[in-house]
Amino acid sequence: MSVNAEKKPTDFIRTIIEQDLARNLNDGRVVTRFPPEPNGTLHIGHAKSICLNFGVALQYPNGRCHLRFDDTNPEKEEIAYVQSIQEDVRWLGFDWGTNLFYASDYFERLYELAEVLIQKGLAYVCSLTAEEMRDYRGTLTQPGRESPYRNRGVTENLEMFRAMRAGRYPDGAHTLRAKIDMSSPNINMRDPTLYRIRRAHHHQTGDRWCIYPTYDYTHCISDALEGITHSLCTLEFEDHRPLYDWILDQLQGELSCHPQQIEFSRLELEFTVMSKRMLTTLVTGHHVSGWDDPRLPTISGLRRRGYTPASIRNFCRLIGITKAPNYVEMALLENCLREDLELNAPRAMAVLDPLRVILDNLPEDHLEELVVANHPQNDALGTRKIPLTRELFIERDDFAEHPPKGFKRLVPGGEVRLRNAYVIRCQEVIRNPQTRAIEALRCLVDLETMNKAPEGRKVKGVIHWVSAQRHCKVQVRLYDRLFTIPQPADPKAGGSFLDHLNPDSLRILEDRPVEESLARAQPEQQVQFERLGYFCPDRRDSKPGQPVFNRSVSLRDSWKK
RNA sequence: UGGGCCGUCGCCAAGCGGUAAGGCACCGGAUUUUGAUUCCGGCAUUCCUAGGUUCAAAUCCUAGCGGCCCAGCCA
Repeated sequence: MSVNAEKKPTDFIRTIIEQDLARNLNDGRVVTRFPPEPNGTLHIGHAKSICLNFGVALQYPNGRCHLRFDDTNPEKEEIAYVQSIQEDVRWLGFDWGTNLFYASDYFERLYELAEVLIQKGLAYVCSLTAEEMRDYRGTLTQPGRESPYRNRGVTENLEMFRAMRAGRYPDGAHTLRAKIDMSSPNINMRDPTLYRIRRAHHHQTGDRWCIYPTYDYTHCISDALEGITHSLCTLEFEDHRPLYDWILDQLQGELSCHPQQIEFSRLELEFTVMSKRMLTTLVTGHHVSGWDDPRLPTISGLRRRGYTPASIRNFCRLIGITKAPNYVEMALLENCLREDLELNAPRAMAVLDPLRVILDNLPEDHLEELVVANHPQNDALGTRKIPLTRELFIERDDFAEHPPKGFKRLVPGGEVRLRNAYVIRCQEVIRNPQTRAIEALRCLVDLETMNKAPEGRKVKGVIHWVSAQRHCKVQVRLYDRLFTIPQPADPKAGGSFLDHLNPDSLRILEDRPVEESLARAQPEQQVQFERLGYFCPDRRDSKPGQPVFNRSVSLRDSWKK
């Protein structure tokens, strides 16, 4: 399914855009941008923003969405992240064409415009220390006080700002601040910092600059320079909108447009964490294997887990765009994957907890090649051959000596259908003489039941199996939710979010028998292990002929005891 | 008595003055060589609360209540 073919969602932002178009604002242009800071990898929350921004642009014949790195804080940013972010956006199915930008592309222009603000008496060089500035800022309930440097003359401000750029002051000695209103109830308007002195190597501009502009100053101007029409961001920037507008208003003569900032609520997902800080803690503290650990909600993690781009896009469509706080259930995400894979994933059989079965009425060397469909509904997926031999493995919990009510699987003296093969009857349970543990089952196979129901009786159970003589053995990783509670990041949950890590979020099973055909499974090719779930060869750890399977999601199971 | 924003089913979410869409989850039931899928059916006399306006309110007004965000030279 192409990105374009997916059903178009509607939401309050798209409604605003339609209205703007109807009023012929922006000459009918629709230009959005996805502006990540390259200081971490993308997660599903970013996917929501990506789908919104690129999705909106795709809806209009001349719509565009820029990918712009918001790289104004070199101390925290790395080139590796600018690579991984591009890979993730592309993998999700979006294309920025030639519109790849960096806020750092605009450093020179940003600097010039800062001089314009100084010249207009709207910005000044402040020599307060960081602590002093905090003190002067006031609190949420008390107004701030004006900096003693607030009324420095234009000439001196200009000289000092140029000296800042020239590297004549140590880091942190001065800042450039906007002259707005220290008594504003909106703290962002209390003379916000525009530039700081920081001798840090920048991944794009190297050592050309020792002063760096702040987000608030940079973002609105970058948007304007790129001709963005709708600057979509999350709710926490609502309080920044007055500043966004203030800067663009003061620079009106210098810039050709004034983009509209619209905020929407960020995505929260149950049983995981989404904040960059917490994700970083999980990675650096080795609570997970890396940014692409399949238990993480990162794009690369979901990818490794076996999520498809279409399933993530569909998820983002289903959750919608609003301003309401939202905590989405993991079940919705999982359902999106199942929905995609149900149609598209070929089926195969694997036994994760093997119990040996001996088919007594077959000769030792019995070998029957069964031709079976790769998908029960989708014939286009073709067929494959699987060997039926005298000994096979079935799932240990598909047999019960003392079955619970409603048990439809194998019981002593009972019958069950082997998926894609014959009906068998359990004749005898073989036990370990010492431990009394069940070691194997002796069964009789009814050769009249291939592709047809047995005479005069009903067999309701169907179980999967793998030949004990002809199979390959693989490692299987069973993933579960990373946390034990729905909102681990909520301080009301008590303790640190790390206290709620699920100790059983990963179970590694070694040497599990699966169909021989699976030895050729390629990384990222999802397959359904029948009756178990969807699995996907790990793209990091699989080797040719030796796949390692990650369980992406289990099958829905209405048989819960 | 700082500012901004938000409150419609367990979770998302339509609705924008004309008498509560949809998806997920859940519960039935049918079909089924995956207890899967598919299919049918059920699932808010009620929209945070209380008043008010109106023939008519989730939608308008007023007053409350609850929740989220903001005091980086982070984004």
